[in-house]
Amino acid sequence: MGASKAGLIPRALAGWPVKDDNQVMSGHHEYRGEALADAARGALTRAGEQWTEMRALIFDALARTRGPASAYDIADAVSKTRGKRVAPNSVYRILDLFVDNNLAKRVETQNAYVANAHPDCVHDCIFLICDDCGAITHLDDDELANSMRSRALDTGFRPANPVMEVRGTCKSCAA
Amino acid sequence: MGASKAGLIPRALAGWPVKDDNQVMSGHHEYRGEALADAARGALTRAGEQWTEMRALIFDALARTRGPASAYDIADAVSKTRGKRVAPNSVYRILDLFVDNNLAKRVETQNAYVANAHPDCVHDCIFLICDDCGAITHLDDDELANSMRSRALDTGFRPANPVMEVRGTCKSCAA
DNA sequence: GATGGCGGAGATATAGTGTATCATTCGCAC
DNA sequence: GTGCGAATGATACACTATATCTCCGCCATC
Repeated sequence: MGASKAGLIPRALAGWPVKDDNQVMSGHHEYRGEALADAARGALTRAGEQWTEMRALIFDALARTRGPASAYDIADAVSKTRGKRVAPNSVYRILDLFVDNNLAKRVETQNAYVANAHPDCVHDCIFLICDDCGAITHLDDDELANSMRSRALDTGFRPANPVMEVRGTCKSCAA
Repeated sequence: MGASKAGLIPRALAGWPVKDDNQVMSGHHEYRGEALADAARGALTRAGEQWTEMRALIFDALARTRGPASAYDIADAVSKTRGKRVAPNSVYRILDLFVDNNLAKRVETQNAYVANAHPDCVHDCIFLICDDCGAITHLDDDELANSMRSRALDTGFRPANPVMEVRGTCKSCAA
């Protein structure tokens, strides 16, 4: 869909910190709760974008949600918390902005989004998605990601945005 | 629809399937054209499923398409070739059957499907998807796939279906 | 040949996801 | 104040996916 279809502008080509050999950088810190919102605001403003009331509300809704949230889920949640309807397209606009600026990640196999726990640094992330309970685990494995990029480069393909998502059963559901 | 909706280059210009020189698979064979349909029919019937007229038409439409085809693309194509409308839900039913039996693969980031060039053997496959022209290259790299499965297992997650898709720019579009 | 079960396909409706377009509001520079 | 641009609102629409019920053809059985 959407972000991936018309929003086809490869992120790495849109100015993400990707090294010359097309391998992303590493080293990072994870945030939670209020600190996460602060980190997100900082990252967005440093990118020259505004941190508006609406954006704060949407980021908050995203960060509160355990597991992935669809744009429509977020629209409903924010509509409720502020007492006035938010149209889904407004949510999409802001989610796209978040994804472009590394504040959020899109989960392709779920048509959904998750907040990025470390907006400061860029990784090709791996999602482990439980088909039973819907829980999502977010891994960063630069070695694996770089293997995938290398593999693509070997064929002459210039990788921009690797998607690595594993459907299966999480630890607690498998027990 | 995937590529067509985004106003990308028509699929006819995209090179699919692409057999890459560095693709090393033991004991598997890729099929094309009539032989591919035969292989698909064989695989499906061996699984105890019927190879009906409708299924043959849909597989043919899928195999003819260069690049990914959405269920609606296929519904249109088959409707045209047989002169009678095929409802999308019928197409979905059959595509699901194909995916379950390894005759086709779903491209998650495109909401689309591609025929599997070697229905006889199962791999976790990797798609390289060109954001410019829509072309899809299908790699099988068991080593990489197994690394990803191992990485998931390390965390206690039981992997079932790894999705590995790389968005970027293909060799000819990058040139 | 009639009957009944079963799988495949058709028809229709609806839910869920994503985009396009234009209007409105608001803050800010001039 | 005026004008401009960014952000959001409102609306409509397109695309993707599923649910449900019906109908048809096949075939085993009687």
